[in-house]
Amino acid sequence: MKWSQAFIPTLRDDPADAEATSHKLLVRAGFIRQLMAGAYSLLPAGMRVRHKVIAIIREEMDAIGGQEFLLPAIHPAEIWKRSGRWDDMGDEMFRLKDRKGADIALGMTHEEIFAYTVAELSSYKQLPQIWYQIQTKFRDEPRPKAGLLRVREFTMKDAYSFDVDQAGLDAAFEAHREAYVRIFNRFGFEVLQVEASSGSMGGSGSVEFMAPSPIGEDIVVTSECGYAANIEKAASTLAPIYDPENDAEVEEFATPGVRTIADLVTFDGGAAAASQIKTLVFIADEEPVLALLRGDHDLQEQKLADQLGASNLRPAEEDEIGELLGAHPGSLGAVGVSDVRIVADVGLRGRSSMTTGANNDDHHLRNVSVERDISVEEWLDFRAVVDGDTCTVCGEALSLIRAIEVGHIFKLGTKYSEAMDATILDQNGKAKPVVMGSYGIGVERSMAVVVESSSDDNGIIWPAALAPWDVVISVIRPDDAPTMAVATDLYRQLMSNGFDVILDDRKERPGVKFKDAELVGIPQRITVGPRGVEAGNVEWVVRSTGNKQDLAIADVATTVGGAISAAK
RNA sequence: CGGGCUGUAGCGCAGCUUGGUAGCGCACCUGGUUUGGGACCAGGGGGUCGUCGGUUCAAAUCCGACCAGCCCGACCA
Repeated sequence: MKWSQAFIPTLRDDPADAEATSHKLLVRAGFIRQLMAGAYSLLPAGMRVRHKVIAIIREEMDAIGGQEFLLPAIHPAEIWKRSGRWDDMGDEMFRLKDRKGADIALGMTHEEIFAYTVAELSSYKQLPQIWYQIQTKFRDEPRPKAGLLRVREFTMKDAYSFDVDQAGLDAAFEAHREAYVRIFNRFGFEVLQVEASSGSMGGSGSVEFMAPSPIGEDIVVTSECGYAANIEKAASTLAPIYDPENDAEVEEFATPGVRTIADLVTFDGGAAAASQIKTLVFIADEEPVLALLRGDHDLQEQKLADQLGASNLRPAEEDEIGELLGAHPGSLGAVGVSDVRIVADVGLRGRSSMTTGANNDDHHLRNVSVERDISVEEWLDFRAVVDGDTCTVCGEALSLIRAIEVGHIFKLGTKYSEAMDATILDQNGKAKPVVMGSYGIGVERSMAVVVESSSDDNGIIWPAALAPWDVVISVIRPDDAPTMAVATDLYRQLMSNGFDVILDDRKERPGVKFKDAELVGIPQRITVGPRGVEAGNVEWVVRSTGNKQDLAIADVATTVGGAISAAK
């Protein structure tokens, strides 16, 4: 490619409002342009990187026996209704109607469609299978942000495994886990494997691949022993609290104006936060639930949803609460409540001398013994882990770090195969639902994470495996015939050796070419100018280190070519 | 969905308070001088000022509604 003919619109200024480093750099270096909130055009340089990302994914998926498909992005509503997710996905699913008025979904993932496809198999002899695609997904995110990191239309590699039994699924899951480690290694950034909530996917377990980053939107809990979990899933051990002996009767007392835990801490005759019961009202799949936890603890809503087995969980509205408990938030409690499902966090187990709302505005109850006075139906763990909590595995302090989710693998089980009637006959001639797993990688998000983790003040530093071009030949004075002849010759040599080369033959001053080459992040640069050509050499600069050296023109193809091959 | 902010040339912005018919830097075009780290001189092209409505002799500027984008929160595989 000749730079003079390429469309690489680099900018001198940062784009307005771009917060993430990767967003600024990808826009400035001419890789992407925003079309609307959460939708980006990939420009030619961006497409080149995307091709390389996809090629790596494809190699590793093929290496574990994957077969590539391409399924439609538009789906009939019917198929989503069969799994129940037409309703569960809510506003996150783009929906439209065709000319006949039929409901159509834009695919946000393909469990349903692959399960529908696999229903064509009929014998255990045809399993196991690993099927995948690299395809566009649509998700109507309430708040797209940070450039490519959170968008509404994006490319995903999604794979699905189909097995006769759980042991087969376990093997497929491990194969994908290992393939993902290889893929992210080749992308050149660090990932943590963490236990995760399966959310609306369902199934028996899932692992997320998380790239640590200060701009990440996920919080990962890690321990020295290697335990790592998304905060939506993470558990921790609580230091036990021994309340003094107190068999006093529950007593109601007036607390005018007290609305919050903090209010009651400072209220005369109140209680420390750890001796209060926080009473939260949720609607879990239409059913009201009281969720109790210690006053100084925070709720982890996803943990609550998972433990309740609820596919939709939302805080109750104030009028729903009034109808249920007869009081307003700030004075709520579970003492004496019997006709509502009550779940309590394990942090409240065995506690006495607690204070809680009286379900009577501006009144609270003291001397509450949780197990004596409240009809707790289930003890669950839905407290949010905080920095410094104790690891349940090794007992050391847990740390919380921010991270970006680049991959997520799920053991799905038979939820989708049952919904789509995807059964096979086993050795005994008995029909069994196929056991499924699903496995995703965000393509553009991975590109953004690479840039997020590898750049400097001058621009992007692409790893050799993903760079849009392996090497740029910057021609000083392209109007000088001997210089241009040497540059053109090197350009042809390197290309015929299989490298991606861009020849910067623009009629620009040298500084412009150097700045652009660094901004775009091309790993190797060869500078060809009249001065060097006269002496029989060129300058070779490595983007990542800044190391410069002169090379004899005759040695360029082998030396630079060797360096590129070694870096890949 | 709640809170905050922004919309003026391809990009980054000023002008709005105090209404009088639009400007700066970069980019772009032409000519010239330059050319090993974002050159200089001269000339030039490009904007229904987000949209609709209102006030006014007159609106980028004042008022209203709407649309879009960004940030914080809620939400989210």
